[in-house]
Amino acid sequence: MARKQGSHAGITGPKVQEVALRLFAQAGFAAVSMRQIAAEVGVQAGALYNYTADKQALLFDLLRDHMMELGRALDAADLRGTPPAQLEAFTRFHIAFHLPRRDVVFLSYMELRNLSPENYVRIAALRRGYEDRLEAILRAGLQTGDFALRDPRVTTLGLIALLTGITNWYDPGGRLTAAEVAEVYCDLVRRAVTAGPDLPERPAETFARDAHAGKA
Amino acid sequence: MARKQGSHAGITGPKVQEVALRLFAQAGFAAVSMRQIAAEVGVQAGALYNYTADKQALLFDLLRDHMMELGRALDAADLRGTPPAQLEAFTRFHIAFHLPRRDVVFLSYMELRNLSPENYVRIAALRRGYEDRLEAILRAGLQTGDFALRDPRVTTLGLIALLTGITNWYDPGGRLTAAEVAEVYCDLVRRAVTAGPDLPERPAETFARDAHAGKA
DNA sequence: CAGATAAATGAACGCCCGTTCATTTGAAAA
DNA sequence: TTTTCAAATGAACGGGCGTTCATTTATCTG
Repeated sequence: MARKQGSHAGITGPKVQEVALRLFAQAGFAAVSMRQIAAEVGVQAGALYNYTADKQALLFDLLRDHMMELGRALDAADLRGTPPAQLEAFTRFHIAFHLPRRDVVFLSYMELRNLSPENYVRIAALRRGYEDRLEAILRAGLQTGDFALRDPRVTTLGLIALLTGITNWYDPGGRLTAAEVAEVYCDLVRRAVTAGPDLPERPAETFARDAHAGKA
Repeated sequence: MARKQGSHAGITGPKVQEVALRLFAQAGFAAVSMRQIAAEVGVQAGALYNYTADKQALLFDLLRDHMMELGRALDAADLRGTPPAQLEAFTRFHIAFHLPRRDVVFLSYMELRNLSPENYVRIAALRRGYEDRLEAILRAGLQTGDFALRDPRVTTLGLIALLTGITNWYDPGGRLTAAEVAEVYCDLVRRAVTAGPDLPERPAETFARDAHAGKA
């Protein structure tokens, strides 16, 4: 038998992606078989190869689509205003974008090692582009004197880890709403970088001498 | 053949743990076969079962040993002084403990899902105990008025994510030494929670009403 | 209505998996 | 020297893996 009813192109394809995302996030890329994915989609394993070159491409496409959607969404967010205003907007954007996408966020951090070297480089470049958007805000705030911090690159990575970490513990049915969590984190982020009377004992930017030098 | 030379008990055992840790961290629990582990140890696959009940127990033992060593090390660190002093000591301890153990830290975050439900509960309880040590410091600082923050539990999880995130990007041969990174993060952590003239617009502890209620 | 084609089947390929176990080995104990 | 036994072997178990492909089917095109 084949094609039991109706035209399935444009239905099976997206379904494969959805199922693969969910199963990969639940059990890990290596632990999920093509036959399991096929079973949940409702087809035989062979049919998956009408929609993906192989299992590796399935993972790469999920991660690439996620990263590109992230970039597009940030573009659309259109951050404006003073560096502190931009930072708050970035914080709220990051939380709002990531909280409803816990599966793919988890995948993006855990399964990079299962990408081929070429594919890894492509995903890492997309991530780097996103990080650079935050780093630019921090650097702008240093120039204006709104922010005080020792190292823009390291602070960028720290803040992103702080914010993304929410996806590891947030429970939609738990004590706090997403909006309340966002308030807590806006506070933490703002206070962590804002210049003020409680200056660091040592000058900020101590390690920023070659801060453009690629790796942190 | 068996036991080609010398007595191997007490040598093979630890070697199995070391190799399993390294391979699990590199490729993921599900992607590593018992035969691969055995090959790197220098024995046949069957011999591994003299040292572990099964593959799952191998993972659990690694994670449990790590969490218990973390707890013991924190006990030994013997944090004293004012809440701000304790917080700085905790920050430095966390970084110093985790940076040289990047493999097992990664494992601890990525492979929890590969534990059986009972084993997961045991590891989660150990982690919770560690988190509670930081939360106690934050609560103490709220009492003394040294700290200002909206929610001790959420802030705890945030700070731990911030600090642990270092292991994801730190490069020992990179731009910064571990000590320099620790300085940047001590700054971020201190400023994120310290009370000062730049008070939050809304009162701290807004969401702390039932902060002891288990899940965040 | 006939032909083309998109979509899925299901069997098959060779290979690797976790685990068990009777057997062999060689060092330590007597 | 003889006995004992921890430690390791290597074959075997049933089963699942990713992927390919000739074939079948249901729908769309003309």
